[in-house]
Amino acid sequence: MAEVAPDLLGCLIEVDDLAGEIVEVERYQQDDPASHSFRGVTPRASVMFGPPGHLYVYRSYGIHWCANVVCEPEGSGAAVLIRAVAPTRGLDVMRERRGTSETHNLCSGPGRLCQAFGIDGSMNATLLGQGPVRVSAGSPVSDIAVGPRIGISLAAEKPWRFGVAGSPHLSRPFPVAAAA
DNA sequence: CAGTGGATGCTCT
DNA sequence: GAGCATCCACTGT
Repeated sequence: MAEVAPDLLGCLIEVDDLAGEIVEVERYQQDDPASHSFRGVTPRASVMFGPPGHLYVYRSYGIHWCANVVCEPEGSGAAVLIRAVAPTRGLDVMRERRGTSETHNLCSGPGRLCQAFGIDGSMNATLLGQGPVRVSAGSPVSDIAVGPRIGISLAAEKPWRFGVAGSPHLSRPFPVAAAA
């Protein structure tokens, strides 16, 4: 099913003693020119073709880490990028790691949330619940915003970005295009 | 406040 | 050897 991406919204993500609620995700699939799995099974993207429930962590622009969750059957080459999280526990540790005293920008972006939660390449290909990273069902989200993805040049118009409408922890506000 | 460019390293051609 | 699913600092208004 292609609709598991918005299901991640509202889910609780925990890493060690830190916790937060997922408020923004993006979907990437195999026939998507912007996806790492577009060119087939490469060493880096092989995790995306593996069984669901695994983490795909990769380095972006040589500096930042970004975290995906494989949500679809093995071989599909699809994953969901976690773009923003509303931090709920361990804010002091997050602020220390991020080197800031702010609160609303701690996890408002894929690189930021990985830095705040301490997610790095050593957690790539780990199974959720078996490593330090855990994801569990949270409160259902009633108002889901949909829009184009961010930070890519190919197929950027695809409406595969999903977010909790109105959340102050989004990496960027959603366009006001009323999807419903 | 908005826009621009630099940092930095791994992956694939 | 070029290009990135990014972030931050600095610039000019």
